[in-house]
Amino acid sequence: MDRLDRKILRLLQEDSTLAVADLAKKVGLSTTPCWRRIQKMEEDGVIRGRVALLDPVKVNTKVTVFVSIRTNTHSIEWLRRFSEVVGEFPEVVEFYRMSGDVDYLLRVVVPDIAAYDAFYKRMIAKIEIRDVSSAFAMEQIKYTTQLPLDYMVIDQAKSNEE
Amino acid sequence: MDRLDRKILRLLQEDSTLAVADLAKKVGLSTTPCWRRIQKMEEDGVIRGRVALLDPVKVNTKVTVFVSIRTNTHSIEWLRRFSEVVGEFPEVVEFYRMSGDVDYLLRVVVPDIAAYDAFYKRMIAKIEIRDVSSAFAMEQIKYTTQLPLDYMVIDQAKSNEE
DNA sequence: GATGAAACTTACGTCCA
DNA sequence: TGGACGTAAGTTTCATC
Repeated sequence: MDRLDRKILRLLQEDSTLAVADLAKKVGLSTTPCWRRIQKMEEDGVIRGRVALLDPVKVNTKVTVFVSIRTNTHSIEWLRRFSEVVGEFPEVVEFYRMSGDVDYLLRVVVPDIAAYDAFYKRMIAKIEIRDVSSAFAMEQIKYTTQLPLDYMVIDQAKSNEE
Repeated sequence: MDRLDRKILRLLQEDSTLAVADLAKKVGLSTTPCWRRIQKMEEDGVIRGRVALLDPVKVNTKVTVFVSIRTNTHSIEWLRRFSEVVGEFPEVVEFYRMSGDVDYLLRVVVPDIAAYDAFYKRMIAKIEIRDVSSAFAMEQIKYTTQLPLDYMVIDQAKSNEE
């Protein structure tokens, strides 16, 4: 991957509806090679897919809650089931295993506090958890699906071309 | 918005490359009305855009760090500048104002701990912060851009049709 | 890599029920 | 609203240099 690939990715991360011809123009390439680069990055799995992003307010999920979970180090089997059960809730949009004092961290989206309470009850009914603590976000100041591309590993062989 | 709109959104949240004709088939509609519904939801801002999602490992940003920030309740002006400065870092992919003991929460993506340390130094060089604590994610068990649609407000007038 | 063109697939507007 | 049809535009795959 070289600088041109990075440019392509940067643009596609912003807006994937761009026509390949327009994209090529912006990158300084003609359509065919630009198209081939995109194909390759899709095959290589660099591009995982193209999705529509919705407005959280419009679909009534404007409240984000971060849920910190502490478990009593259970069996591998329990942990597997725990991950499965929690991950199946569509309200859980992010789910991390953490280092440090918290074992797991969830980002949950719901319409309001009442809905969060209902979600919480459904969750703990399905799986026993030692300690749960919830932190409510008052405002989402930034949310982007655009990963920084500054850390991308650039092929030295290719980077000499430009 | 009715159940058909919800079906359309559900599919587009998964994969926005679907042709309108295929989408229409899955939803049980012909292409024109399906296309019109999509247009309307784009105009209404329900659909915010279509983007490419990249593989964090492939672009070398596999490490997520949650950064909890406590401030000494500063002036409005300071808070505005703080938000601006922090939000400008491309490594900061999510940024929330919280209720409770933590004032702000960031999700930061970097290649490794060393890169996080470098990011941290650059951030505190730009703006003074009272208290910062970092929690590292060991594993991303779930990450989705798909918002749950179960809370969507359905037009009663329309819902009688089906 | 660039260019150009062919074949095919979509998107999108018009018209009618 | 939804369905049918047509055109313009896009995508994808060829050649060529």
